[in-house]
Amino acid sequence: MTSSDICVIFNVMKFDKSLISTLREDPKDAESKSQRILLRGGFIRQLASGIHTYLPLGWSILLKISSIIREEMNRIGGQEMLMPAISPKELWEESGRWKEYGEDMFRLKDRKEREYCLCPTHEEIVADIARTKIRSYRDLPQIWYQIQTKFRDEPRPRSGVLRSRQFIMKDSYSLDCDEEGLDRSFKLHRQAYERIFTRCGLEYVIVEASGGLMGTGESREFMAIVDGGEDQLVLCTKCNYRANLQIAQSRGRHESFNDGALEKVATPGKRTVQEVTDFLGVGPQNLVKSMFFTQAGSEPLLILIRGDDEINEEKLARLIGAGYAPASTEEIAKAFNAQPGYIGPAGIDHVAIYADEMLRDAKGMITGANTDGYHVRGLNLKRDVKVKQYANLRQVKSGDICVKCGGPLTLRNALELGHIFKLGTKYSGSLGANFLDEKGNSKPIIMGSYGIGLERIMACVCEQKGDDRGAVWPISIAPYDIHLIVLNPLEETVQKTSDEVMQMLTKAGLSVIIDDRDISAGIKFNDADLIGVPIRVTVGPKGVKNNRLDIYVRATGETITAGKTELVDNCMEIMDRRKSG
RNA sequence: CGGGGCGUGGCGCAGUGGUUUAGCGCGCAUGGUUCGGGACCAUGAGGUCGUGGGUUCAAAUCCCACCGCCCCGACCA
Repeated sequence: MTSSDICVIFNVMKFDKSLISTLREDPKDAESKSQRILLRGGFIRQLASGIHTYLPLGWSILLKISSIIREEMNRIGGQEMLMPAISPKELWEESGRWKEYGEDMFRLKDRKEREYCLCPTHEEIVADIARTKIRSYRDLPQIWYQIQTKFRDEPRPRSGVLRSRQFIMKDSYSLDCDEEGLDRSFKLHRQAYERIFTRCGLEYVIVEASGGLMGTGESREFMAIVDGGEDQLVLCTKCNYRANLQIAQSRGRHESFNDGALEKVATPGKRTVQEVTDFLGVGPQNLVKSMFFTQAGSEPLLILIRGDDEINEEKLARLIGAGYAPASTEEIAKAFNAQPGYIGPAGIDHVAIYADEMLRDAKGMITGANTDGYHVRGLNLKRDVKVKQYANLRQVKSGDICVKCGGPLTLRNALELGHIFKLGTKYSGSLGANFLDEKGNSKPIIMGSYGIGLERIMACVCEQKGDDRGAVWPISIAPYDIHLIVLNPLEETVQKTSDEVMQMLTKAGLSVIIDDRDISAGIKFNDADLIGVPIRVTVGPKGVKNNRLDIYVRATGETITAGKTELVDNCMEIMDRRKSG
């Protein structure tokens, strides 16, 4: 019997027969760490912008992740199903999202010119099932979920699999009679998610989030802290306050300047905060930035914010509504008789003025004079400006003060792995998904929606655990348990030993990939590092002579030399240790 | 959508108007010597130079248009 026959019998993957295509050099388009690792290790392959094939190694990892998710979703009473990926336009018109989703939605027509979309998410489909299948409060609560491909025509896909246009999502939906039920479903999901991410070996934080297109209910994001992350998180270094930058609250540091009379100063050609402060020899916190916002059919607004702060658009939208946009140069010139950079609030009474809290009682400030080439100094907000309302509009900065405990806040890049969201009746209401309560009253079902990006888990593990030699998979999601390397595989004694080792490991229930290619050792070791299987076992002529096999732990670099008889026990011991650690 | 970059065998690159069959490294195939961290020799296969049009005696190379891919921003979640 040949080694290949034995591999078939024992279900061991042969490296040279598998579709593993490691790359010797970094692909030129790989920018982020995870993308480099996944492409070089032959886990994924790009077909078009934001569209990837998951090659056998990558798919195997995604299947492991799916199993973990399945187990944890079933544990909280979730029922798995599979909804279609393609959906007729009418459902989305009922919810209003056919329009709302805009260009992010892939759309298509069938041969009869009927319109469809490739589903970016499934609230409408769930509500459609619920409105016919759920009749009574006795049918509730329900948790339905699926693991399925989603489509979103992202304006800019990036970082390989981190933001793509076709991706796999676990999406679940809870249906409840009332708010208390929703709270319970929400909490169950939160617990399930904590177990899922922990089991996948990820370090993450749970933050308050904003809902965006989904609605306005309570939501939590599960964020992995990675340098390459697209989102920014505000974290308190003293207490447990943590929030997405988009909605984070903080206290800024007040600065005071000497009061004085309003005085015009020439600032020729100096428009930006940087230019004006350099020119006048003051700090940016001494300036008041004036930003003019307009919206067709509404009155224009002037927003004031301190020179060292930025406007948080989400907070602004909550104050004045979503439709406002920064005014054009022409609109500014028309309203203030000056170019952008030279406009200011002093003496303005034909435009409503909103100011950030940090400017309350500010005096001795510098701002535009509403004359090209001039600013004013000595601005006293209370005295010189008709502020309609003060509000929290500024973006949180590193070094701000925590609103909960007064500790210093820091900002970190992070990546959204999952979010859980209380929808309420947004979709059940618009689609008419109602039930009869105990008293016979018809009420809309209270819904929640909960998502996890599977590829993001895979990529995030690369970001957090990978090193410059490649992937480092935790046992829970690794494509194999053991990477068996055979050196000088053509030597009979070596071959005999490797066959024995392979059988022992497999009989012990470990999954094995064997690399017995007749090539130099370095290539095999480097490929093993790249692929990142947790335990590497080496069989070679030197070791065979002395009954010595090498065990190498990828994550720690630990090396153990074992005899044939102890090998399996040693591997099992490492597996146990790493599972619990 | 704005800004920047790139497109040449499977991968990474060189070649910027005329050295007859478009190169180099890696990979691949065959044979041989090697073999504990990316060995060596020999022979060989593999390319409509992103697409279309134009200029020219002559275009991978110059001009125009389009397409695709990457990065930054805008946007989105």
